[in-house]
Amino acid sequence: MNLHSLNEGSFIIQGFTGCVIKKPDKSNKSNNDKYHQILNAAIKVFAEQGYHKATISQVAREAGVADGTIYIYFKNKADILFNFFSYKTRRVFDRFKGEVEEAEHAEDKLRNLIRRHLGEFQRDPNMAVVFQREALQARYIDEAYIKDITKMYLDIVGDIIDQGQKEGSIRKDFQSGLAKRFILGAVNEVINTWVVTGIKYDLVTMADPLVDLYFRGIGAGGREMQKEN
Amino acid sequence: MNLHSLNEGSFIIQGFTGCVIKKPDKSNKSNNDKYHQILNAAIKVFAEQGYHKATISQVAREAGVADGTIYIYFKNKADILFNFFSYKTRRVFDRFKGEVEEAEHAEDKLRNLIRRHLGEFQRDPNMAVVFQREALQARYIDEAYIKDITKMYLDIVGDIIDQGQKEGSIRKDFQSGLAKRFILGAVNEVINTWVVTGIKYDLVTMADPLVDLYFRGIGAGGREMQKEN
Amino acid sequence: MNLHSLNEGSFIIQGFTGCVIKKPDKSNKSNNDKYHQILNAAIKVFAEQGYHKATISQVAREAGVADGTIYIYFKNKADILFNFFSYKTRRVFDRFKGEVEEAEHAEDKLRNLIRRHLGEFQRDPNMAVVFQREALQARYIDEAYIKDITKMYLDIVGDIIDQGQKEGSIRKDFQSGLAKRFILGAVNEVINTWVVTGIKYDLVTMADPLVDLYFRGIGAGGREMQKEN
Amino acid sequence: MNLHSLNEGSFIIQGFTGCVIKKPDKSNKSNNDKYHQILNAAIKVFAEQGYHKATISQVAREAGVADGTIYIYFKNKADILFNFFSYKTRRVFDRFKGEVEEAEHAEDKLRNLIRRHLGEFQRDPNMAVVFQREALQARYIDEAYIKDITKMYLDIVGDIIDQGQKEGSIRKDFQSGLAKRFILGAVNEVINTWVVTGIKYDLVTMADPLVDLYFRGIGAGGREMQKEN
DNA sequence: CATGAATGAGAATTCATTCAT
DNA sequence: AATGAATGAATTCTCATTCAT
Repeated sequence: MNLHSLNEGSFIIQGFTGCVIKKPDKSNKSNNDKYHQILNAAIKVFAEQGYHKATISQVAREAGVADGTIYIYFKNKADILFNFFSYKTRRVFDRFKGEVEEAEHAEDKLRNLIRRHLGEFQRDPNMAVVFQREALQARYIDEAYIKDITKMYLDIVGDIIDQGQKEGSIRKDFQSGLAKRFILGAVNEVINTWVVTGIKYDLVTMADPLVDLYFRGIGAGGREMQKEN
Repeated sequence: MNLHSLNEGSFIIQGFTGCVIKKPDKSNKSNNDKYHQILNAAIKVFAEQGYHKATISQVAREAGVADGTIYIYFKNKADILFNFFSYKTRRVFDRFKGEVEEAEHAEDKLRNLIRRHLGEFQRDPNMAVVFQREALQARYIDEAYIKDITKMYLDIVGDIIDQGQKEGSIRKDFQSGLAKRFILGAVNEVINTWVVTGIKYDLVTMADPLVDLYFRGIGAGGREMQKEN
Repeated sequence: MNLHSLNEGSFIIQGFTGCVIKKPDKSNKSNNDKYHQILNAAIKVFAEQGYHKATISQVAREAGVADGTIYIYFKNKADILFNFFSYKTRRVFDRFKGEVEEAEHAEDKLRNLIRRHLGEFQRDPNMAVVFQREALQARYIDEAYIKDITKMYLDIVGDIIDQGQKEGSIRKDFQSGLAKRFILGAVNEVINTWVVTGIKYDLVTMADPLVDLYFRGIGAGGREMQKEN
Repeated sequence: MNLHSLNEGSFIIQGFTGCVIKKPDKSNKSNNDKYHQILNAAIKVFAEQGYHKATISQVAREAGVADGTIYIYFKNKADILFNFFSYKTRRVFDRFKGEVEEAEHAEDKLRNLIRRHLGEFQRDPNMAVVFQREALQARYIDEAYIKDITKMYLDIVGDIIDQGQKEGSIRKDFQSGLAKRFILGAVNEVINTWVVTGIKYDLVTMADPLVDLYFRGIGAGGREMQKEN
């Protein structure tokens, strides 16, 4: 099965009018190769230069193709970024779901999610850089755009919270919308810091302490103390 | 005392070589007016278009001045953003410190900080949009740049954690570096969501529930209970 | 008598339409001062930067006046250069005539001319730089313009040649037009070299050897040898 | 052999940092054509307007290409002028050397040089105009720049003088540095006059009379006669 | 499909000149 | 007269995109 077919046509998005994920090309290997060749080159260049500063020529050079060739596989420059999010990044996030399901309890599920999240970003730092940097940009500018991915993530987290609340391992006295952002925001900041400070240390080791903070918070007291307040 | 004088010259930053905060202008009202007129116009345009997409002409039109006038008050386009961060945003963050000191205990201090943070961003949504979107960008591209502001924030949080640990209201068994980012990341995500979803609801009401999550986490039990699992 | 009155209105020149030498201002001393103050500042700045690279602001700063003040004394930027040539430089060249008349014989007259020429340029290197650099420019671009000064010089040389031919000290078998340019070209190149190499040595000492070359040429032979050819 | 290859990379010059002579283009005819097409268009426009007044758009229009095309072949506007000097003009001056060597005696060598010099400039009046006008400019502004070409010329003249002194046809009692400039200055002035007065008469006919002046000077007598005065 | 030269719209920036004070 | 802030026309240069080969 072609990798592209999963997502094909599934994004109808403001601000990216006309951006469509390329047809899978009937398993035409060489075409598919070029698509990935260019996409990966673009991610590398975007990571180094930033999307705006990067030029099509740089991407072409990095991909070892001519400038014009890029327009055979992508509608325009924005379409490359669009494909990065809707195809490449999407696949990574899709796999999170499976990872979560391998655990039974809410806390373990969240731990698996965070581990996987950090692990995937650590495995592909260029992706990490581009995603962290441009996703927010895209969220702000293009209205819908990256929200699907964010929503997918928040939904996974939401399901975990639901389950935890049923299990009794997670409190019920908070807005789940807020809790989801609280979880997403913290991982993102951890990833940003890792990227900004130079991708030096082992990101995945942050997973357990982070999940601990999610569940227990920074507070010293038990529930009793809370109630005293 | 002139507002600018606080920060004048205090930023010497890679990637922004040559960008300097304008002299306070001897209380010359009209000069100072134009400076703010342009800066605010720029923030509005940057908020709507994004820094890169925004043009000097748009900013000039919004400010009601000629294109060339902008270059009397700012060295170049980047210098406008630089001034936004080093003067305008800085002032906001500077005030956080005072706010924190008004409370006695760590949890109240953190609550004040978060309230103030959300309150200031709610008060000036254009600033919020530009800050949230471009600060991350800037962190990635310009090496030092916005890190000062981030560091300032993290330091305030760090002090609160220290105090809480002494008071006994905050646990000691976590890396404080991680906890600080955990706190910053969550507020940022809350602000981002508020901005991205259209600045509709009251952001400040998020402060208390958020601080509650910081302290208590999402977990239902005390530590003991977790271990029982 | 006012210094300006000599030349006032005497230049009607293509490419400098509208450039007129300012009225002498009824001996209004302060006005006249500013005129010279600005003109000299301009010459200094033009010498350092070149006419095109120099800005009105630089000239104003050097002159210690506001930008706008320059437009009270000069019609526009080109008018400053025009005044440099038609007033300042002109006066220098005017004095050459007198110098020449102090000698009796052609060779001495030429020697006096060249000495004075080199001496005046050495005395005022900024003038030298601007004149040598911009005069040619002006000759090419503005059709008439600087030709008056060049013509004045060539006329003086022409008179010397005429006299020398009558006296028998100068040959008659050459086109006097060519000989005049031959003389002017050589001095200019000597001055250019002096300027370009950094105005270090004593320019006036070049006068005698140069006049020797003018009269005797580089050839070793006497007239007899010439005739053998 | 490609014409460009002679000079490629041979100029590393202050004030023209980053200006490089285009690769010879593997005899790619169309590339080479565009390079010359633009260079010649530029020379024409520079001749008419002067380098500073000329705009890239004018050059593009004259060359029949889009503005952007110019930047494919030249780094920037200054690079066009740089290529004019380092490639186009250089080639002309390079050929002088060969011309000189075809004669045996010093006087004939100098005559050949001057003839060739005048001939080449007459053949390409646009080149003549731009060279005469901008070379001086460049000498003043760019420190090293055009000095190479001037030096090349002066060296040729210097060699001729040396030879003549050995042969006995040239006097030994003058500074050869001065004599070289005396020769260069005079030709330049002759060319300037020809250009400024409208490129009407036959410039090459000036060669013989000029060389006669170089050798014999304007003086009527032999050396002896002078001393009698 | 692939190429890469050519395009030209668009953006930042400069600076001579004006004019209200 | 003097000022200098404001102007906006003009210019250089970039780069996404096209299209003939």
